[in-house]
Amino acid sequence: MTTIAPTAGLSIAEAAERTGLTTHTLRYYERDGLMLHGVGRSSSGHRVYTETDLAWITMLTRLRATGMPIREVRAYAVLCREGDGNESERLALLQAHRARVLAQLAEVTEHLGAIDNKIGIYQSRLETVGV
Amino acid sequence: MTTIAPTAGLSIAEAAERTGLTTHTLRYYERDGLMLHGVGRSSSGHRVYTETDLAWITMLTRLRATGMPIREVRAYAVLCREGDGNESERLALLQAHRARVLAQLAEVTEHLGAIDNKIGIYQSRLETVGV
DNA sequence: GCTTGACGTGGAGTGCGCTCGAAGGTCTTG
DNA sequence: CAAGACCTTCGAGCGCACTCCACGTCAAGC
Repeated sequence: MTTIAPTAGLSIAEAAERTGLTTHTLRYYERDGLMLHGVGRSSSGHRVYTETDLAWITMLTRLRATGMPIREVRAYAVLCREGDGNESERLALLQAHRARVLAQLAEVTEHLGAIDNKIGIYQSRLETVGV
Repeated sequence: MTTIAPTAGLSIAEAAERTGLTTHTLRYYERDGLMLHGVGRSSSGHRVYTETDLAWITMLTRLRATGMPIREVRAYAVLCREGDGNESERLALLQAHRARVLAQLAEVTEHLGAIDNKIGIYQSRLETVGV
């Protein structure tokens, strides 16, 4: 395991590149209270992202990518920000989300199966008609 | 197999109940060109849905529930409306959709795995701290 | 010193997919 | 024959999640 020199801090453009979000979205998330703590600023007022910030953004991205609404991500951020003592609430929030995602996966999979059938019908029809 | 008497035709409210959509959405889909053919009308001008209409709406719902945008559903409807001869185009459309859905399922599943890890961390933390 | 370019802020705009309201016609029931 | 339910059309409105604009500031290079 190689020790990686801790990055001094990343500009918003670098953070955007690393997270796959746009700078617009990064500012928007901060404005909207989705960050754990406000992002630090350099002497000139520019945002400076730490590795901790990036790790948090990765978690945000996972929650968003699995369909959690912004307002619920914010609620989770608020709980995390409050510090120790509300782990059971955070757990409940994540578990509720997990249950919804599983239900959603099952639903999409079922619909996809029906679409696959349709695809099969078209395929066999095209084969039968001949090349 | 029991033969079911063919339904004379359903009102929009009945169609809504059967499909799980609202009457608003059913009218909206028709207006937006998502129906295979315009829905028939009774002498008094009310919509009359046939079983064929319902089957189509079921397909629409599957496409929508798997994330196909309205405009693409409309494109598919247009192809089906045109009749025979473009099966390969319909097939390509559905296959492209299928590929996107599979990619999406894989992505969500991966993110969910990471969220599960987080859940595991909270659970073990709560257990360790004790009841 | 002056330009260039990345960044800052606040606020407006966009695209999607519904969702609802207004104004009126029609059908059934007491 | 009146009330109430349910339907019609057209068009406006909404919630979400960005996305973009205008304008200002700062640091570095020529």
